[in-house]
Amino acid sequence: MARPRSEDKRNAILEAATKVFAEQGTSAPTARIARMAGVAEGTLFTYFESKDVLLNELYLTLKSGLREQMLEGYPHRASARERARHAWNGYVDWGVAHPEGRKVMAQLTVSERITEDSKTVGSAPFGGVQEMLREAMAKGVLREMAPAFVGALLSAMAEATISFIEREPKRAEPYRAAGFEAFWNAISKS
Amino acid sequence: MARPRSEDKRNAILEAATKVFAEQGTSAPTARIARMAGVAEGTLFTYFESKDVLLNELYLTLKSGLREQMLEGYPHRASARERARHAWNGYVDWGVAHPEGRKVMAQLTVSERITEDSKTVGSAPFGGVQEMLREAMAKGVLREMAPAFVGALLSAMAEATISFIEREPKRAEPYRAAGFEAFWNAISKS
Amino acid sequence: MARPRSEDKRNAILEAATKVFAEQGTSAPTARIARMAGVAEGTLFTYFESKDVLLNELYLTLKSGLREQMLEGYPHRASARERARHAWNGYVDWGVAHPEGRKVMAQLTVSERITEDSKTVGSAPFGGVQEMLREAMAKGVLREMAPAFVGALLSAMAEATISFIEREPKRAEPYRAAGFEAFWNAISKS
Amino acid sequence: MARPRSEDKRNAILEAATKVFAEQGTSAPTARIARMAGVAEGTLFTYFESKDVLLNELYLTLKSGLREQMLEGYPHRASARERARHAWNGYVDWGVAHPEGRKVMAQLTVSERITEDSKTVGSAPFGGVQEMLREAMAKGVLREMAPAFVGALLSAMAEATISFIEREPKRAEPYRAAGFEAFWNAISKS
DNA sequence: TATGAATGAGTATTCATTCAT
DNA sequence: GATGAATGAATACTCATTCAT
Repeated sequence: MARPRSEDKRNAILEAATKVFAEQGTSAPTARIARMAGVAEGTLFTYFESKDVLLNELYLTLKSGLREQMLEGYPHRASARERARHAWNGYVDWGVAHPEGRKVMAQLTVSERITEDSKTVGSAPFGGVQEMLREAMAKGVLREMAPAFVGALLSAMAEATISFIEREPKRAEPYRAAGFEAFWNAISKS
Repeated sequence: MARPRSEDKRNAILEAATKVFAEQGTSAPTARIARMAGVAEGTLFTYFESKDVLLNELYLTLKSGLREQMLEGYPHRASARERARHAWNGYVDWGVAHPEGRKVMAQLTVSERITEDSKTVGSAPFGGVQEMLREAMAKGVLREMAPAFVGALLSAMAEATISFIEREPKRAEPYRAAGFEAFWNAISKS
Repeated sequence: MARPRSEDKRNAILEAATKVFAEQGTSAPTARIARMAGVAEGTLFTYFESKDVLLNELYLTLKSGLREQMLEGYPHRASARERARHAWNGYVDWGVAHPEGRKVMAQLTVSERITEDSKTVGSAPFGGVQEMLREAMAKGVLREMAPAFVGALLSAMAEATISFIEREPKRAEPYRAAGFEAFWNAISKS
Repeated sequence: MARPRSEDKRNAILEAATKVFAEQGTSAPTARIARMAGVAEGTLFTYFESKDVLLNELYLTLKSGLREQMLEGYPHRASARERARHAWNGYVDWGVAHPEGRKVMAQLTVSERITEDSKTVGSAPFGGVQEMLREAMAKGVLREMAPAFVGALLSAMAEATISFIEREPKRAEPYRAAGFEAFWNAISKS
């Protein structure tokens, strides 16, 4: 009967946190996040029990946003190469479109405040990507390795690519394309 | 302020900082570092003007240690592939041998407290690596890209490889070897 | 604001407050009291304007409960000694039966948040006790003192007795009896 | 070689705490205590790890001061009655001389923040008091009870006496004397 | 130079109370 | 009236840095 909790407010806090953390690191005060989100200091804690909880939920939210973009329009029936390209482009495009989210995700990934649980959930295989990786690597030099390793290479190489695009936005397309070729060669050639 | 007396103390602080930051993140108190280094709280500040200075010098020290290992015994006259393998192995071996240093370097790399200057110095081309990269990429899919991009791929892929070795130390050699093949295919194949 | 609807709810809050304050002290949050009483946080404030009001009303309620038990079946026509014993037993029995109430009353008695008014009302003479004290002390060493002083001794000695009974419940009766003899000697002997 | 910790400062904090807690209860802010003690907010925590530690140490300090006064000039060879009178007077005089300390001690005695350990140490028998109580009660109505119970009666009755002296300081002596007679009768008469 | 006590700005979190539903 | 989300002042404690010894 009382005022219901607002999903909007929760999202506003998450977005504000992304901005603030991107600017000042995860040691930025919760008060600043609250102000930027347009809520009172105390309100932040009705949506997130503690700063650590906020950090973990933000991490999962960012990971989830990235996945969504990788899966959006995923061509399940195309060749492994085309599916790989789709996933690659999704990753790179997400990173380019969300520089703050990417920065924060990078910080959270190496933070001691993200629990093992969050990391596990955040890195779990998803959609058809796992399967695509398996197909792609089947005859390549990595054929003996775990798909997760190939997935890690995808992330690592995409990150490197994004950071170069950020420095030279005008060459975004060449970087994205060349990065993909490098990735594809890395995992599929023998 | 003149050069501080004891180079030993300076190193002790740097080592202590590595351990403490690896355990608790870079927000760990300087007092704890001082204690672990066996010096008084105030003494830390005669060796490093401020915590930020310590952070930056630690970053450069770590980067420098990594380079040393990549260059140690570098086969300047061998084939590009062999030189690449040497650099790759140097990176991976350093990471495996210095898990704390690697963890801290990862944190510092994404920290707002590391200055642009430090990042530039820390990522500058060195030894014969730049040249090796140029040769290796000459005919590959990355031929149009900057060598720095290829260097970034080396780091990124080596990091991914190290983190998998950390999870499965017994398969260190397969990971290191397969990782290198993937890297080599990524940059040299067309 | 008119009289709140439910006397039951008011009592539930008072009881919950007793439990919670006994466990955590009077600095326990009102939210916890509300939860234990089975009402919403805000509802508590329709029954008690503020936490201070709650504290004061609880104090008076507890005092009142104690009095009731001291007066229940009070033998107005018996000897002073018997009347004194009745009052004494009433006090001790109440304390033993209501350990939480006793604990909270002790805290409130020394709290700055209980007003002078409440203290006055809570310590006012009542029933035939005042008169009994007067008779009992008439020939004793305290004959020159105020009855209130004797009343204070009764409370003090009964409290001490109760706390020993709490530690050794099996010797409740000896403690209660010996305590009364000590009290009676204290006030009646010359 | 650095500035040594100052016993004076520690005492200043303890005294300030006594004043502030007497005025506002133990929920008074540590910042106010620090200010009143003339030290920085943080300094309080170099002398007392936490507010709870301060509370416990203050409790023990107050108890210890009370004991000192009870034992000062204690007539070990006098009659039990004279020794009892000395202890009684010591208690009452301490209470009258330290109204703030007494008030705070009363609050701490019923506080959940005082550990069992502190309570045990603070109530341990001391000097020749225990022995005196034993002698005095040997033939009285309490002969079967523990000396600790008699000690508790002494405290309880002395407290009641002090509080009446506080209301009527001019009748301090009569109250003190009559209170003692009452106490003596309570424990020694059969 | 080395030490560690002193400083006080900074911060996560709590909580009585208000008020939209 | 009942609910519980919203508020923001209040507060214990931390910590980089300074400075007396």
